[in-house]
Amino acid sequence: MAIEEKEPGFPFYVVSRLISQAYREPLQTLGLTYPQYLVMLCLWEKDGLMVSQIGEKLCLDSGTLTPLLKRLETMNLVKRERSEADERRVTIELTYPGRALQNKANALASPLDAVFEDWEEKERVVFQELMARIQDKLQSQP
Amino acid sequence: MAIEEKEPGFPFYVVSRLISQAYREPLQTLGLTYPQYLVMLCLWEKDGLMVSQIGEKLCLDSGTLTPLLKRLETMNLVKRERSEADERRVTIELTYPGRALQNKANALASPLDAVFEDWEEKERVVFQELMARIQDKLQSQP
DNA sequence: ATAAATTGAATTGTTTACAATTTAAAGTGA
DNA sequence: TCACTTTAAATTGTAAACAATTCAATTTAT
Repeated sequence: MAIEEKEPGFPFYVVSRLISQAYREPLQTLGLTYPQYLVMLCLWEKDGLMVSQIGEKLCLDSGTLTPLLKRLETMNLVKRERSEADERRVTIELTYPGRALQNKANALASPLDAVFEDWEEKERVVFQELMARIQDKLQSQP
Repeated sequence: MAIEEKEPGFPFYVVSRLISQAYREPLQTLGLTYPQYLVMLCLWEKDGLMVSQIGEKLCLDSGTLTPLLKRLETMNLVKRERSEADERRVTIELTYPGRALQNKANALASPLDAVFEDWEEKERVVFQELMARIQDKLQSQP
């Protein structure tokens, strides 16, 4: 009896890691890891987010984000600034190189394109909906 | 534009982590983390595996497994032994407590049962097949 | 107004994950 | 036989992930 039959969470665990691995090489062009790339996507969509706002989007806490953001700051992609209005808050703003990197990023093809290329449109939609249902359910549980 | 629309890998990344989190509490009864639990599942299915065989099943390398297995050994759940026939190999065998833990494990309900409880049987099957296709494709790529 | 509770980030400590390298053993070929 | 390669695991170094705690700033309730 294979493990994926015994343990329904296993496929998610493996696929998630395979995806991170698939992104490794293309993201080297940007000098980013996959989680760092996700943070940059958040900021490219909306600059100046608080740490907690990024955390909400990505389901990550400050324990993960603080060191990650410090690394992005060291790479000169973002600036971390205490909010003047509320000194508890730390606002993350893109630097010029951070903003500029979006062009390179847009030029990258997602490694997942190849994975889904032979899927019918309907299958993709169904699958996306099911994944969303799983995520919703898991987030509503705790 | 939400991140899951821009980045097709994101749902896998989040769901995988949410699943690990969902397992945290129930697995505390066993004193195991989710990856440790997966390793134990492999061994309960077939005892005496080599490190590399566990790695094949779980898509993990020795860099991850060696310290994890050392922790399981410290917990007295497994024994690590150099193979006599081939001294490069390390064989992982369950201890008596390690074998005994399977009973407790079998008694646990998967936290994912609740996630899928309101799914129709057909949906589950379709979803499983699509996940398997994704995994196969990702593994055939590199 | 001020003690108590809440919030936002940072910190601490442990575990995973993985690339890259190392070490030792076993297999191969000339 | 003896260099050459391959294999199996361990090691090294870096980054993520997360629970638990801490710390400071802000809210709130009295």
